[in-house]
Amino acid sequence: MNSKRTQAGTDQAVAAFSRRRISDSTIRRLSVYYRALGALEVEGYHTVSSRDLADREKLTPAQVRKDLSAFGSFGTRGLGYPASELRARIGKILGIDREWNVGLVGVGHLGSALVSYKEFQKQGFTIRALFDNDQRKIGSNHKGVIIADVKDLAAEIKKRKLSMIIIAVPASVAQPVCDMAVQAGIKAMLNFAPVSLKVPSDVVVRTENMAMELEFLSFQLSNRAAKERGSA
Amino acid sequence: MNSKRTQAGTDQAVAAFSRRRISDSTIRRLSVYYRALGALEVEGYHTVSSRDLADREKLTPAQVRKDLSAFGSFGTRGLGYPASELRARIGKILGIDREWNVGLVGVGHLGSALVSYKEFQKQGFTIRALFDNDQRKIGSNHKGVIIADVKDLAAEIKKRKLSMIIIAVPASVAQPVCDMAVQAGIKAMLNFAPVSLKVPSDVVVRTENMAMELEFLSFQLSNRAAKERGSA
DNA sequence: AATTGTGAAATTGTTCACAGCA
DNA sequence: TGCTGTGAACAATTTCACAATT
Repeated sequence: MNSKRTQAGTDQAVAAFSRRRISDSTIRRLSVYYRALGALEVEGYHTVSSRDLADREKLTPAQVRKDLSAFGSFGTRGLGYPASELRARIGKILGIDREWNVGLVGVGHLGSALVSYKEFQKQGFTIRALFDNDQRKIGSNHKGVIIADVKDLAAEIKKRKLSMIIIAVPASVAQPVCDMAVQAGIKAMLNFAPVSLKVPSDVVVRTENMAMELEFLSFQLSNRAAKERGSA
Repeated sequence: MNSKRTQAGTDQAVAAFSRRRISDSTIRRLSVYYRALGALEVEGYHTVSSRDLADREKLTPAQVRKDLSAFGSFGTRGLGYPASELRARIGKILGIDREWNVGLVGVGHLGSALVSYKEFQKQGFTIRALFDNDQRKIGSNHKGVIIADVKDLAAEIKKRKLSMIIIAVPASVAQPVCDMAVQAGIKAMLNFAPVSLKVPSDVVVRTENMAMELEFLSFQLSNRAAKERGSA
């Protein structure tokens, strides 16, 4: 009844943060909406409905509305959401309305590939520092960035004001690298080593384990095969 | 009361598949346990308790037991689980007790890195075929595998008995590549292009969007910063 | 007429707590 | 005694359904 939150506000988003508990899945889907809105804009949509977004991403319209309503009232009843404005709003919520300085540790096959990964730059994530422990690599110029010695990780994090690091080192050295970064004040890491890193509770880590994703597929294939055989 | 499922069986696992609905998160955690068990074995553990596993992966013992019990009774009350046997059981459940032939489409920076990715081979995922649409790459030998023309995708899938494909092509051509693979009978794909692919319901797709992972971190950092400022 | 925003209901996933067993 | 396996309690997430609004 008390419609304290009903009036649309210009900048409720930030306020909403502190009011509600936002689930990880909601944040993940916000990224999805952000991309979908970009594509829909290109296709000429001026306003989009929760159904437009849902159909595109195999979600339900209610899910889309619930997710968005956690941050404010961005739509117009009877009409839908203004595509480009909503996209900008979500960008702001995700914090990608600015540049982020990122460091990458481990310039091996995967690390090198990530340096060239266009999507990062496009979203405002700039890899400003590279680190390795291989003397042959240290000092060399990789895509315009000099590879530094991982021993100088802490110093460089401060000097270059890095706020996130990407860990692309072998599993055996991932934890030590992580510890160094935590010591230097890093609060967010994207980890590609197949280990779960131990960090203090104020540090966020996302571990991307590609072998695990194939295992997931393997399970699904095996499972479906079993079903077809009609196991007793 | 009716304890039809209470008696321990030698090979209940497969039967359990058809009986219960297994959640994606459970499968994901099975992969985690599989890795943890490998590490614990190396550390000399012969039996492990649900607590050993839980502590290591920041989960609860109950969660570990629930996950495992969905597939059968692998432990001994009072003792714990036999490490190496449990690991083998999980491997079998995940379907990684055999070789999987994998194709990779898009031999760019990321694609090349994935070909060299040791974890895949270690888990039994062998990249047996590479595809690209760049005439300069086609026919060349990459880590012992000849790069084929993506036009021959369907033929090669059948010839080489590929059961999964990894999509590492630009977003704009990911859907057409996906469609070709589906046509050729592929039922599982790991997609690195930042688009959500449309597939029939009997095909599993896992989309790995690395920019999205950084966006997740960005949100967390922005959110925490907002909290510290104490936004009104 | 169309579509949002949102409490309430339904569903799904996690944790508790304890009987059962080595 | 110690630890598994599991039904029951609890928590989180998703979907429903509808009043509110343009």
